[in-house]
Amino acid sequence: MVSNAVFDRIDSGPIADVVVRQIEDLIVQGVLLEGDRLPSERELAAQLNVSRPKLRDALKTLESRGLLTIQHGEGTFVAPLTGEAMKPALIELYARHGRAFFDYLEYRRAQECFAARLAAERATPTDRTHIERQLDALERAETNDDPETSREADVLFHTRIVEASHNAMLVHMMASIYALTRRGVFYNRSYLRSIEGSSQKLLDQHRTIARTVLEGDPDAAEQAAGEHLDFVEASFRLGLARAEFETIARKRAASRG
Amino acid sequence: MVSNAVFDRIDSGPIADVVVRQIEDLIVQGVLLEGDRLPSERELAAQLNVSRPKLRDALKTLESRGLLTIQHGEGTFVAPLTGEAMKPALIELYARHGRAFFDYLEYRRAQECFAARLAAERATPTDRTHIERQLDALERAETNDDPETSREADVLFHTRIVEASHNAMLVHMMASIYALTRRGVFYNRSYLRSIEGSSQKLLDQHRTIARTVLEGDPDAAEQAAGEHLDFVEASFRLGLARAEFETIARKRAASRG
DNA sequence: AACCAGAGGTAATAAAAATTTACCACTGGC
DNA sequence: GCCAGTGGTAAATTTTTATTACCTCTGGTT
Repeated sequence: MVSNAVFDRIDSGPIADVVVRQIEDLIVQGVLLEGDRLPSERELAAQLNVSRPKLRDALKTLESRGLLTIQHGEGTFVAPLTGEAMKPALIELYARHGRAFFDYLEYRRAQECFAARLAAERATPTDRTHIERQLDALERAETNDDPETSREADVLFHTRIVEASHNAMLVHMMASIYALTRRGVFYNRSYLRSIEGSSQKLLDQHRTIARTVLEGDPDAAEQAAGEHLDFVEASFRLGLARAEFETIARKRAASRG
Repeated sequence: MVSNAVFDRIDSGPIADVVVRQIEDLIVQGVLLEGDRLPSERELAAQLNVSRPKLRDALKTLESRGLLTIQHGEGTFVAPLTGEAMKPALIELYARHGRAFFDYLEYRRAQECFAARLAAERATPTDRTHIERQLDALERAETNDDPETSREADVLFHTRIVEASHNAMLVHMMASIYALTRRGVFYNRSYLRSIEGSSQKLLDQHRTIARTVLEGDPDAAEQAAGEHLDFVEASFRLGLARAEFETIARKRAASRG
């Protein structure tokens, strides 16, 4: 719910939540990797400047989220988070930490450029049919102005391109990425929609990606994918800036009367 | 001092400091303006979800920083902060809130474009001499590779341009802005210097501004000033990103051994 | 197999921080 | 002069966190 208040309630939350947040940040940033052993509770409590009981509260929360495993008498470890695809724990972690969004886009851009290039080289007749059909579905979703269907169609379109790359590893890893996208955490189309003509532009870009893949033009396909993700990123940055300005404008309005 | 630790000490500070921070943010953002009356202590404590004694601690801190005035039996008001120029209290507030830096640059860019345009139209022989001399001083400071002198010379160069605009209001307001710059708060040249060839590029840009002003070309002077501030902003963004990456890299190194 | 250092696990007590409560003094409007 | 609403002060209570002490598990060593 959007607040119209000038002042925000202060609720820093218990100290354990601050610890949870910091450790989750370290996992998101790749500072702590799966399998890593954390310092002992006594050591870590000292480093964080919190008491051991409170640290333990935090570690229990992280364990319940699937991010840590704790062995009595042995130690505390970062849980397995990836394997062939992201574990639900890591997906949910990224969902809680919006800060990772631009890393997600940067990674996705590189992978989708790579996928588009391979797809242009390797797409089979079945792949081509899937891609064409999915482009049609995108266009219908756009015509019907249905955000939920658009989102699903968009993810499926990109999934088809990745499948056409015929790189099993890429397919698996991008399935995790698209799971994030499907959750809507990293996919707030309201930002995109607030920009004049963006829906049409996005559709044009999808058409270009499809066309260059179907034409078997690796360089053009890679460039089209890159431009698409560049546009998405720029749009999100604009959307975020606008949202922040709106928050401040509401506070000003609330302050003025 | 740069830390090599993986984990950061947790020290949220007393609840009063959190309140101070929020109210300062509102002033920086222009949500609270000088002269505004804050809600009563009882009301504000309820809105912020803190106790009245703790709110009072915060208000006393803000009063001592010159940001609020408190009248017994009457109310709490935002202190006069500007007038013809920024009061020290507001300057120091901006110094504490780095977040305002990009607002500062955006504002400065608009004002310096405006100033360059007016200067190209209005510079007197005395103004021209000051500008030429100050450009020479800039070049000498650059040759001597002296950061402190460079900073002072840079501020003085821009001051000369503003003076040549002959707009008294602009001169006063920019004097406040340059006071911020002189403090070094918004002027971390180490970011700029980390970019290959940036010193030379900055000097070239200053030369172009001077030349276009001295040639009496308002359009070119405005464009030169704009390109200069654009370059400064891009450089700072790059510097900030690098600093953040370095912090994470150090944590990773500390985590790996 | 026994021992030990160091790990996680539990709980009572103490300390610190914040909240609650009660009351006083000032101010401007009526 | 009165009153409602403001800021101002301080003691008591509650909440949160820290400290302290001790238990159990684990893997390595002898």
